[in-house]
Amino acid sequence: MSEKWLRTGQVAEAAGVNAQTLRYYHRRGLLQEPQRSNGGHRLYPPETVIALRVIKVAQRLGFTLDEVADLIETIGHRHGRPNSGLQARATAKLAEVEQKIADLQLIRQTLVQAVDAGCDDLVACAASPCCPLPFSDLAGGGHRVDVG
Amino acid sequence: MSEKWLRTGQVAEAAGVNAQTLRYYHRRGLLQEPQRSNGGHRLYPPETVIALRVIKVAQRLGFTLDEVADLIETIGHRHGRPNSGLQARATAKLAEVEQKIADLQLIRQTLVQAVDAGCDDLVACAASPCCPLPFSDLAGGGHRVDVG
DNA sequence: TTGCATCTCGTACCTAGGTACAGGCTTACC
DNA sequence: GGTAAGCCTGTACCTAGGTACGAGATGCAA
Repeated sequence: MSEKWLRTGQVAEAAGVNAQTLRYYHRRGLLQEPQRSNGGHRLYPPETVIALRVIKVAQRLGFTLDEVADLIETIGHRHGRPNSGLQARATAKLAEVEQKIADLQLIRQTLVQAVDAGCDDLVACAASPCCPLPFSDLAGGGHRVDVG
Repeated sequence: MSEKWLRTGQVAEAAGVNAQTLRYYHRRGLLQEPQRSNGGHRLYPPETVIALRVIKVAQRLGFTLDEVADLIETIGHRHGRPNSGLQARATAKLAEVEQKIADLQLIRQTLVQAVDAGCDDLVACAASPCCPLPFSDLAGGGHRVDVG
């Protein structure tokens, strides 16, 4: 590997992240602290850009930063050897994603029904037995789903 | 309406929310401040329980508290008259939910591919041209989806 | 050597939707 | 009237993933 060191801003730009985010990732244990110049400025090896891409891809797949940190640590420990645990974790994440999709599809259904039924006054709907909105199954601890 | 006043704890329990949440909703403009006893304790009309159910249903449908507050204000202004805007907002929310489902389905696809391809080392994958993980389309501002 | 861009650190702030705590007052019941 | 439960306020804290700011040091080119 050619030792062409990069400064914080260069790494950030190359990876498409904010420079502050790099420090944040160091704090979170997602990136190792790199070498420093004599004056204390960080000097990154070019591989750091790859590391950031890996993090971003994992996030896109629905992993939290804690999960990504954990994954990276495991990879660090067994680099080059099989079974980093990625398979198992991806499978578990897949189940989570599928659950989330199912939740959203239920919400979608309900919205469609509300639109089809012409619901226009939530207070009246809450009192009406024929409104499709799920006012009645609230008491029994409905779980929330974030939609964005 | 029969004036059987309820105290904070009674409303909270009847609606299945934390008592602190009531205060929070007051602050957020989701609930009007009710009457007070001489000693300063809040005295709610029974309708407040319905109002809370309405809020919770709207949340379940994917509306943020800001959106719910807005919806409630509109309803307050045009109560009993048609066109509260709920139809339009539900339709817009439906589009959001559908977008979210589509995003998650893409993520699901990618996870399935990663599992099928036996991906086990993210760093190696990032360097490989045949890995299904989307390392290459990162530069162009990928949007994040929360999976939870 | 000057001057400006970049970087350092610590700390605070942001969204969203709440929850918790402390110290003191009120209400309800016996 | 005593006592315990409930409620009041203000303020701080929580998760998750960052972003912003200020003061001061460094790096680099002319």
